Amino acid sequence: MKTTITDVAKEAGVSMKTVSRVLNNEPNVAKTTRERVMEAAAALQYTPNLAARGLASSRSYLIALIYDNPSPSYISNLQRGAVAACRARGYHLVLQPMSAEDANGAAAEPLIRRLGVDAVVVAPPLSDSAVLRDVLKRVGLRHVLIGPDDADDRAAVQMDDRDAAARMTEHLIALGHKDIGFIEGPDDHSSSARRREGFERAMKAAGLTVRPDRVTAGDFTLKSGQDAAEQLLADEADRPTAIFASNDDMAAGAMQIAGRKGLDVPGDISVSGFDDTPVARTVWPPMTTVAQPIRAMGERAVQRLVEPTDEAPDVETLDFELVLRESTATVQD
Amino acid sequence: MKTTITDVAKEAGVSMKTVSRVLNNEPNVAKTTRERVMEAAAALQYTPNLAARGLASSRSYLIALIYDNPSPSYISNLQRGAVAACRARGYHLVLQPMSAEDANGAAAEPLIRRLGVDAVVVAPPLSDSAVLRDVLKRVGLRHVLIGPDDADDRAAVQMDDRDAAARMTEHLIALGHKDIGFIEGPDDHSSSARRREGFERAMKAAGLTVRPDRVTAGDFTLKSGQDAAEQLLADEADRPTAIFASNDDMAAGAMQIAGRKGLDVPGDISVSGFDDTPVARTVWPPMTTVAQPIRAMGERAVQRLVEPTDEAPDVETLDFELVLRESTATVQD
DNA sequence: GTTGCGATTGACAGCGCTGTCACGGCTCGA
DNA sequence: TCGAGCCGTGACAGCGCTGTCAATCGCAAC
Repeated sequence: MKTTITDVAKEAGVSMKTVSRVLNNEPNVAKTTRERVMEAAAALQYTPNLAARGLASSRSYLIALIYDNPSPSYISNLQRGAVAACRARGYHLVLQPMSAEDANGAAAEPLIRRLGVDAVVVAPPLSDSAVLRDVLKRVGLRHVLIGPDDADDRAAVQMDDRDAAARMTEHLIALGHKDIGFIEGPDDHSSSARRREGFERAMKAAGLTVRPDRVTAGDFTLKSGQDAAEQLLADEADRPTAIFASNDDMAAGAMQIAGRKGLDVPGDISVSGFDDTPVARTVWPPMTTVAQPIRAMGERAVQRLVEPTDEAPDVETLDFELVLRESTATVQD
Repeated sequence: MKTTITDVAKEAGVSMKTVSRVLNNEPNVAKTTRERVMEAAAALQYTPNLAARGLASSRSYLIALIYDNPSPSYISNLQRGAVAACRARGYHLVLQPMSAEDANGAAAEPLIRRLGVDAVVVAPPLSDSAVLRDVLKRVGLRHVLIGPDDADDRAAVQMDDRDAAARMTEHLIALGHKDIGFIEGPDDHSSSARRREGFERAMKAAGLTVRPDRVTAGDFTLKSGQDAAEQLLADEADRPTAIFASNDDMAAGAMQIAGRKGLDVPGDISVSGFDDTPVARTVWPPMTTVAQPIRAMGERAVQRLVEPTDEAPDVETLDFELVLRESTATVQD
């Protein structure tokens, strides 16, 4: 036996419509009336029926999170933020995993059309998919992109990868490092290039040169970090005093190789990562890295979708945080 | 301009109700009629309105996944399975993170009541929460528990942790190991005890004794695995030839310690984990571990919620898989 | 004492779909 | 040949809520 709005109306001695007004926080309801309705609703443990509400108002109260092949910890954080924001506003977050092929193929449009949600949040790297973005626009579905390379005219929430990488580089330079190796991310992640640019910019700003052979390729996997480190540390007589990897997994790989070569981290070589994933805390020594405001991005994205304000800039940049742990230290001579 | 069932009915020259029958796979529709309707629906790119459908049939077509503080990779896999199963049946999966405190406190009931979903999947360790389970029953919400310690009379999908641990132990024994160290999981995970029991059972069955000091405590973190390994490997003259950790993170920690002590894995010591998380593949050498059918569990749970059949046993046990990689090998003398 | 206007409230239709029930036509056995 | 029973189909009400619009009230300005 579910209580309906009619029950609450009867209990409070007002019309259905007034109850509806109160529950939706609409203006123009007398304070006393509002209170009476609230009490009645609480007394009856009333819960609005989403379907009915949706049918009448032609909204679904659903927001979809579209994501690909998750780095589980990244997606998990994004989800956490997004769910919290949804809950606070009476929305539900539904999941829509989507492979890169689907997002960039003909499957994208039907998938999106079929979703039946009010708005979507697009996680990277899908936020860079031209096809998906096009479909979203064509279908006329409100959306916010998370960390896209180029937001174009879209609503987006991002972090300044370039600046973050620059700041991490400055941290290493401040510790006395002059010869720093860099492990780059894969090409298909737009953040990869931005992080490298930040690194190079900071080096230049400090009057340091970046040797081409100090910038190595990786693909965000631990293994690729190991390979890159093998390369960077190959020549005992000529090795960098610090390695800055574009993500934590690769940094962890670099740390393993350093250890295997008998180098002490951070005594002989400093290593820093990016993302502050769980691995940064489980590795030994704990890793200096960049904490992305992933949770906050998820929260903010949903907030902007549910409560549109014209004031908010199209592209919003949230603050990152440099997490200084024990894998970086001053240069030993 | 959305197409409605009425449009499709007109296009196909039948009544709304018949269209509804076709779309819901109801029986008693002539084959030719069915085809005509399908074509019309396809031609018009018709998408049913979930809200209207839900209002009329008093269902929400939503299934909630309730989970706590995820091991991201575990939850991510569970989600993947659950989402796939939902999509295939026209359902949406909504997320409901819930802290252990909420699940075991007074907050649980309102949270559940407010959900407004048709059914829920409860992930471990919440599937062991007596309060939450009680609320679910009281509210009368269909649910399937994932890997509960004691399913009681509930519907559940699980894996046989005990058997899996026993099989892994047998694998080590078959490689010639007689002195095996075990790293246990935390008490509040019911699987911890089951895994230890499986280990002990297999040892006994092989006529091997389990020295009490060979069973060490851990809490599923890498750090605790390191600590446990330090303890197990403290005495050079008396150390086990293999270590079986209750999860991959702890196994990875043990491998690190072994490496730090100059022991070769698997040459000097075999190490095996449990869960087949990403770390098992990124660690060096790749880790022998147990692959839980997590994805399948999520899929199966949703399937059982959406398509109830009386035949299905209350508690369903899915098959695990022993993943033999390179961190275990025959004993060297 | 009026008029005007905003604030407050309610009546009512209808969102798009499914459940119920009734109807016509057909097959089959007596 | 006829009724019973089944299959295929459609008419219609109504799920629980919100949007629209109209009614009413109170109060300030004239």
